[in-house]
Amino acid sequence: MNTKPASVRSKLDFYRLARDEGVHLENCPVREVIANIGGKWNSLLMLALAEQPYRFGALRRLVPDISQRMLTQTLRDLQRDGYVHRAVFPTKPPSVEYSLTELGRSMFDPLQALVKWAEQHHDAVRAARARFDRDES
Amino acid sequence: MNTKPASVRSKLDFYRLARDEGVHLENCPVREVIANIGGKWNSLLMLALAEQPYRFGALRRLVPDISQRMLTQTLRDLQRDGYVHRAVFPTKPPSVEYSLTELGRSMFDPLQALVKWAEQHHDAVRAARARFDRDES
DNA sequence: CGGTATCCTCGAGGATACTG
DNA sequence: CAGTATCCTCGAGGATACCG
Repeated sequence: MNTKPASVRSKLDFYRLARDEGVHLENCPVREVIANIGGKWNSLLMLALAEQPYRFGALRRLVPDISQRMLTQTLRDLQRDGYVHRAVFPTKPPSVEYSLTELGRSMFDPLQALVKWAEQHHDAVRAARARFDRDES
Repeated sequence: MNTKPASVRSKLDFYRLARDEGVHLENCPVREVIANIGGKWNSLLMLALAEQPYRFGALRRLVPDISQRMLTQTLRDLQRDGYVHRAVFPTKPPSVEYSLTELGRSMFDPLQALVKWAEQHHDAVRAARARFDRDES
């Protein structure tokens, strides 16, 4: 049965386990989360909603280069995974407010750490990139 | 000129500044980094190489469901951004060892935080997902 | 062993128009 | 205001074959 020892050794095992047991490692827990910050707009919207709750239109203005379609869809994805709460107020015309849930806030912490790293090291990355591009020319 | 105050207020400003000044926010520092963990294999390979250095073939065996093409390409992307070092040993046949650079290790720290979060909360995410799918049916 | 080169698929994401 | 609905593009990523 190719059985694994009960103790999970390395971080990689989370991927490996998923591969061994799942259809196509679609149910790998790490991938599930990483996929949701990897999208083009997911992390950006998390960043925005971590600031404060926003209404749909406000988010559009905050991020003018997102298409309406992707805004709707990304918000629904985030809501589906429990990161975002969607509150509908029956005003006329209706207004909808999006906010982070507790789960969303807790996942925002490590996400923010990554963002801070990016802010602090993006020049090093750009330098490395320039060096690489020059050397291989 | 729609000039911004010198002080950057919120995290979102890193996106906003990129949008205002760049062609299409391709040069946004946050996006640069996030894009490199967002790929299908990037974070997985970072995870593997954080464990220990690996040779090309060893990485293939570690992650059997990656295509050779994507392994090569993802490694080159990571190398280009300065996360990964590629050491060629002129043995016969040649062997190539990939390892994390200092920059790579420093970016692995926040990445690992995210992975840990995923390990700890993936059941909450799955529950939220199931609830959402049931309620909207 | 550690890659390139080629071809192909498929889905993320954009543009535009319409709606309760 | 806050979305759907439709159509379309384009590039990430897979499969296969070849190479020094």
